[in-house]
This record gives sequence, C-alpha cells and structure tokens, in this order.
Amino acid sequence: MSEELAASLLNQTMSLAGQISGRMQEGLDRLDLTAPLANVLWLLRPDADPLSLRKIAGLLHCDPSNVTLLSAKLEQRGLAERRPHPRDGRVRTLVLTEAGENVRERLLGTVVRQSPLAGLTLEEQQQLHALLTKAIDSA
Amino acid sequence: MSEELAASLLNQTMSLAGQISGRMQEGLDRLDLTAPLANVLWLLRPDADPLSLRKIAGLLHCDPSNVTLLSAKLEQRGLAERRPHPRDGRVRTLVLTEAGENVRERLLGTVVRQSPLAGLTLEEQQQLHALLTKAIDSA
DNA sequence: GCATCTCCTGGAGAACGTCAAGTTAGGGTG
DNA sequence: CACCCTAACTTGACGTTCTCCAGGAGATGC
Repeated sequence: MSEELAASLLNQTMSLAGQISGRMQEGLDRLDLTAPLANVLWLLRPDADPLSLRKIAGLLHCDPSNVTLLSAKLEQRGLAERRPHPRDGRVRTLVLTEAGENVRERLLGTVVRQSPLAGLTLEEQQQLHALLTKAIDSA
Repeated sequence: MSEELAASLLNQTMSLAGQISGRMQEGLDRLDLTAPLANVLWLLRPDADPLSLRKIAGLLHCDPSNVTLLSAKLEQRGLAERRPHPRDGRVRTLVLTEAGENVRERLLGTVVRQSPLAGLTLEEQQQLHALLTKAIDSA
C-alpha cells in the first residue's frame, strides 16, 4: 500500500468525517444530545438484531456500567427501551422506540442535506458507494 | 439527490469513520492523548499556515478559553508551541514541534496499517481519492 | 451448590464546556 | 498624543458529563 496515497486518503476521510461531524453537532445541539449518546443511537440500527448492553460496551470501547447510564438516559427521553433477552434472562437488549427511530432519521436527514457528498453526481455517488462497500466488507 | 443512496452513503461514511476512530482510540491510549487533544493535533497540518487560537476555536465549535487549555496541555508535553503572530501582537498561533509532527505521523501510521481502506487495490484507492477530493472541494 | 456471566448501584475522579472578568494589543478619532 | 472602542487571549470558578472501579443482585449451566 502506497504510504503517501494512504496518508492522503486518511486525511480526506478524517476531513470528510470532520465536516459531517460538524453538521452533526448542530443537529445534536438542537436535539439536546451529546456525542456519546449519539454514538449509541448510531449503533441501534432498526434493521439489525437488537444489541446487548455488553456488546454495545465492547463496540464503544468502554465500561458496561457506562452503557447502563447512557441507555438509562435514552430510555428516560423515550428514545430507546431496555428489553429482556427472550432466551437469556441475564441479558438486556437496547432497542429504539418509534420516537428514537424518528430522531435517528431526523439526524441523518439534517446531515444528508448539507453533506459534501451532496456535491457529487448520482453516478459518482454510486461509484463511491461501491468502493466503500468493498472497503468495509473487507475489514 | 437520491434519499436512499444518500442515507446509505452516510451510513457507510459514518461506519468507516467509526472503524477508523476505533483504531485511532487504541493509538490515543498508547500515547495518553484524549480525543479533543487529537482533534487539535489534527488541525495543525505541518504543510499549512499556522492557525490562530481563535480560528481553532471556530473550527472546533468551542469556546476560546477551551483552546487555551488544550494548547497549554499540548505545549506542556512538548508537542506544540504557541508563538506570537509576526504582524498582530494580539494573536498567538499554535504550531507543532518536531515531536508533535512525530506523534501526528505515528498516529497516522497506526491507523493506516489497520484501516479498511487498506483492503482496496491501488487503482481503487486512486478512484476513491479522486471522488473524495471532488466532494470536499465542492463544499 | 458453585463458578460464571450480565447488569445495576454508588463513589471518586478527570476532562471538557460555558460564563464572566481581566490584561494586552490595534485601530480609529479628536 | 489622548481617548475610546474593539479584538485576542488568559484566568478563574462552576457545573455537567463521562469514565473507571468495586461491590452486589439475579440468571445460567454444570
């Protein structure tokens, strides 16, 4: 892997992520959410299987007791619910409520509209999509 | 802009950024750096003009007094230096020291080696580079 | 019963963020 | 030059949020 190209790519990716995060933060302020809360929200994909709190802690590289606090806050705002695991009584899973999915989509929407990615043509977006798919799947 | 494609692209970008951030955090732990400190480090590109503290605060969407603290910490570790602006005595610029550039590159290196981007061929990386360049420049 | 797993609770601590003065430098205007 | 106003940075105090750590309750499997 070419060192120079790789470095440039990373700079771009971080720059892009930075711009997106900037837009994101404006959205977060409006919704009175913090970055860690949004990170949890981001993991809770409505189309995927429910995550246990322990797995969330692993994905977030933090202590399980921390996830307890974060999910309690989300629950308090009615954005998520902790539900017992159907087969294992020890485990509790965190799933988005309807309001949570709503917030997640609204957050996505505000970022979509002002993202640098909007400056690409449809064809270019499809190319980009294909490249990113391969990159992510190869990990 | 196709809503569905755009949403998928954003999910991918965030996912990619998330994976990179994960690797990054391991590097940060080793170097005893926090995310906000790394954000400042990231802005201080060695090849660009020095940034004033006020501009850094603007780019980070935070209070100038906060930047004072962060740059003081970087200075304390010998990673950056605050230098008076040559033409305006009110302004202080923050520039990386040699050690700072070293850390910045080492951080880049650890991420480069384990990034999902490494799974792409050289040609694909060049395509990706071109697309990202256009997207970022159009912003 | 025993070891293990998952989660909750409570306490301590650090890091970050905002807010409100205070200090120094610039740029006008008379 | 004297004056005033603005700008950039610093300092201090304060609160919030997140993080880790240790201990305890409940569930699981042997």
